[in-house]
Amino acid sequence: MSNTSPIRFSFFGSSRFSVLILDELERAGILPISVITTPDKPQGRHLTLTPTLVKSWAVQRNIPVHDPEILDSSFAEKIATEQAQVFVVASYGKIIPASIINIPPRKTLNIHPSLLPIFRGASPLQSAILHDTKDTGITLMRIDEKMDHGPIVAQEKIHVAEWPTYDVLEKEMAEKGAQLLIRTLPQWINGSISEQEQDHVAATFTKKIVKEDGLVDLTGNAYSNFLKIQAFHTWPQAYFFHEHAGKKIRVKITEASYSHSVLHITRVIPEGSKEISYEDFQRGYSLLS
RNA sequence: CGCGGGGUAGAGCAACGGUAGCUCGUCAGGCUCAUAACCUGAAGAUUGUCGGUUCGAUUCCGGCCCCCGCAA
Repeated sequence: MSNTSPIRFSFFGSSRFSVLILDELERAGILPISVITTPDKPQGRHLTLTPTLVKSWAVQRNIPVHDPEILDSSFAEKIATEQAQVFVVASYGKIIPASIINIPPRKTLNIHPSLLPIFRGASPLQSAILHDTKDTGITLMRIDEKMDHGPIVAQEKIHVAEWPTYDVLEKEMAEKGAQLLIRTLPQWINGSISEQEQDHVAATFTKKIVKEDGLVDLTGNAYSNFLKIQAFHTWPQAYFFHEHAGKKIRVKITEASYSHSVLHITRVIPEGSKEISYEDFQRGYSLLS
């Protein structure tokens, strides 16, 4: 990579989406000077304190990591000494106060996987799937004080032919997002690109997904169920309840397909068991007549 | 020590203190124009692992390994 004047930027992110973007940037030979992520949290079956994916990623590459609990003035001072030209945010998980987004001379950009002002908020990708919005895209915007409200710097439309599972869509969007950033960042830094106010009237908002959203009614609409299964593939996963041996168990649907108005479930994880094929599930859990 | 479920023939499940049964699959034969359908028969399990209790454990107890659900 012949990068004569590398851009100094810090990266804010915490989730898998963030890491996918970092991966793509790295492939282009672009690395942040530091990474800011959320603090380690108890995770997994034994509630062991686990760092975010982004923290692990940065540690492996010897990139300085900050994981402040609160983004207060002392953190602002610390981060200011790093002299970044711009901050880049992707799925950070916390609201970043104005006192911090305005630190770098070229402010703070956010990669958001939807065509803003559509699908502002916490779950743009899941919402696109659930609403069957196949003409979607990614937006590079400058962060202001309100959630996903700032002016648009660049946008790329993406058409989805058929809905993949969430993780696949996420990866695609992250890669496209990173590429958009790579193309746009130099112009943004030298000021040759102008930002565009969002059409706030047209804005729609997405909610944070909760566990209960994953419950599906298998007697309901096959296509909506399919969309749910795809959208919630990573978390919380679409599930239904089944009575077995006098106990009510939760059964997660991990794989399904849809064709000719029919939903075909192919893989499930019954509670307390491992992942099995739906046929095995029907046999083993006395569902077959 | 966050809570809980589970590890039994290739797969999914059942049972029981006295060497284990069902469905599917597999193999052989039959039926059929034919078939993933049907009929008959067969093969296939040291019941996760180590130790303990017992006349005897797969079934009871304890340690270990592995898997999963909740929670986060």
